[in-house]
Amino acid sequence: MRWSLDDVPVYVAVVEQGGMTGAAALLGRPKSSVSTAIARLEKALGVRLLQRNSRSQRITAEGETFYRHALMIIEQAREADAIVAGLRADPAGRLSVALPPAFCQEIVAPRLPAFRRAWPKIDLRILITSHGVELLREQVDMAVVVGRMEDSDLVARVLIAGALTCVASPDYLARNPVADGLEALRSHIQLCETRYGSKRVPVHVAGQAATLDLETGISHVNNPLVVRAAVLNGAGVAPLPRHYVRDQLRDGSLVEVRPDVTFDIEASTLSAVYLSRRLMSPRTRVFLDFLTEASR
Amino acid sequence: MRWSLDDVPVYVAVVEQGGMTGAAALLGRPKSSVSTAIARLEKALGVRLLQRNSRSQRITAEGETFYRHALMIIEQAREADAIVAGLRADPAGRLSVALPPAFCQEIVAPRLPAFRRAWPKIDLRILITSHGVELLREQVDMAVVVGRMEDSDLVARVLIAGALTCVASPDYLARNPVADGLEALRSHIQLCETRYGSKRVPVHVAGQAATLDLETGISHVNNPLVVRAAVLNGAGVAPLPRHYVRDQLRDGSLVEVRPDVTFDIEASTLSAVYLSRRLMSPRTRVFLDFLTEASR
DNA sequence: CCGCAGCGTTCAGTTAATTGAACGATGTGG
DNA sequence: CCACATCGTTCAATTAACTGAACGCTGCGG
Repeated sequence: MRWSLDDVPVYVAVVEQGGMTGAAALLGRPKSSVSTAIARLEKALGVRLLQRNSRSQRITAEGETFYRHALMIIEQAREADAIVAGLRADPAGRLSVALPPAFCQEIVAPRLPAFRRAWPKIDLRILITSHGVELLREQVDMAVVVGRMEDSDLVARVLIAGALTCVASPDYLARNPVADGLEALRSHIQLCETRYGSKRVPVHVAGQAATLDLETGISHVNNPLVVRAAVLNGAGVAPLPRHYVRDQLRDGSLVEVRPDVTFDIEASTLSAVYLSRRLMSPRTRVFLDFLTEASR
Repeated sequence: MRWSLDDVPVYVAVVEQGGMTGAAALLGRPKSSVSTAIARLEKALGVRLLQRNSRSQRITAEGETFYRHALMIIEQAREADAIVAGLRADPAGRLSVALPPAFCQEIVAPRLPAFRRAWPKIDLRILITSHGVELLREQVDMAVVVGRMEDSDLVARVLIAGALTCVASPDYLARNPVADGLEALRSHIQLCETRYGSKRVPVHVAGQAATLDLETGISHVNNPLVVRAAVLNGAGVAPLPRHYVRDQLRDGSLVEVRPDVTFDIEASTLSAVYLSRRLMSPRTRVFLDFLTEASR
């Protein structure tokens, strides 16, 4: 990357104003600076961005492509700026958020003291519910939901896009070895989270597509932590979102079973949903940032 | 935004190298430049990014936050750079892609001549299938799939996150006015795409959550364009992805019915899926870019 | 058909940023 | 416990970038 990032906003201004003079006026800098910046950018990229005469200006195909990416760079920069500006403003006030039970307990709760310490002036109100989106318009500023439901004027940001993995306790496995084959794996599954406990769950076994019946003869509960607790106590094998078993896999209280079986569904995706990206209060910003960091 | 984008890579280098001297060595610039850049960035942001003595260096909470966003800015810049570098390399060779039937016909096909003109040396092979992901590892370089299935080492990029909307032909509506209420709407729906034709489809009516039965007594077909053709010829009301009825809504051959009913499902999301973001050939890059532009 | 308004480029003077060496500070190994 | 190695900062000399006026070009209206 041999080009200067500072030339990117200049280029965007030129494209959007349809000319260097307009861009110069917008940026409040002499047009010669704009001209130099564009020339430098083109030289560094090795591509003609704008086909320009002294009177007409049209964007080239390469310029169009670069413009789209330039917009995304600037969008990211603006977001970074808004975040830091929010941090400086010392966020305060009431912030209501809706969180799903398992996410709140596992991911948010352990980090809540740190959040309180960082932003003591934020009066945080957590509402534990699995149907947070419905409360968005009236009662809460932000909701974390399972899945990626992206709706009209709502903005969704994926927090965790983790995959499912089959786990069991070591002593269960010692007593009940799991043989090869999908049917053998299936026979060890006693309990499953409701959300992905359907009749035909698409999976891949060593690259080969197949389906797994997680409905017939299996108990269901709508909380992955309950499933985890059961499996920890020897309730066979169960598919669980990887981010809810990370600690257990590390300390050895759970082990992965048949890692060659990968699930194609996105049952464990968690998104933060809020109303508008633009008019976001500093406190909502820092909380979204907190969630992003907590979900890493 | 009063800070310079060019200082962002410097900051990232300092964080990752754990010090200014290391960052200076990495960037191949004098350490005084690095020191100045960090000081300037901190001043412009109005925030302390790094708490540093002459021998120890620890990142502040604000610095951590800014670092995450800085990474994203640089990621975007790198992608832009790679794209342009790909364009310069004059992409050539065989490129196999898997596309779903409706997407190929409606979005890709009309723009195919433009793609051929832009990249005559790319030998494009399109495979029309609804199960493109399964072919990813062996037969195709990229697959467009309905939904957002994001799996392990696959990278998915959302092309269209359009919502569903209920449409009908104007003359059908003239002969059969649609009354208020969800049940009234329901009675006009004769045909529905298979994917979202389930028993309990979550919807919102003027902000109120409800469900709609799109299974009982409704015909189904796994191609939204067939549904559209039927509706154009007077087959009642049907929910369709907005991007497949955009032209018809504009020219008046279809009209929106009950726009106060919004669907919460993401049936019409289309993603491009490929294996690795890093080792992407120029031809795959330009095709992804082409898809992104075509989907706008 | 031509003059002019307005565009992007060029260039020399000016200003700001960059730089390498010197400096003070600090943790560590002997 | 202290000397040293190493780190980040500072500062003046250097260098590169920026700027504003002048220039040349072009398309449009008269």
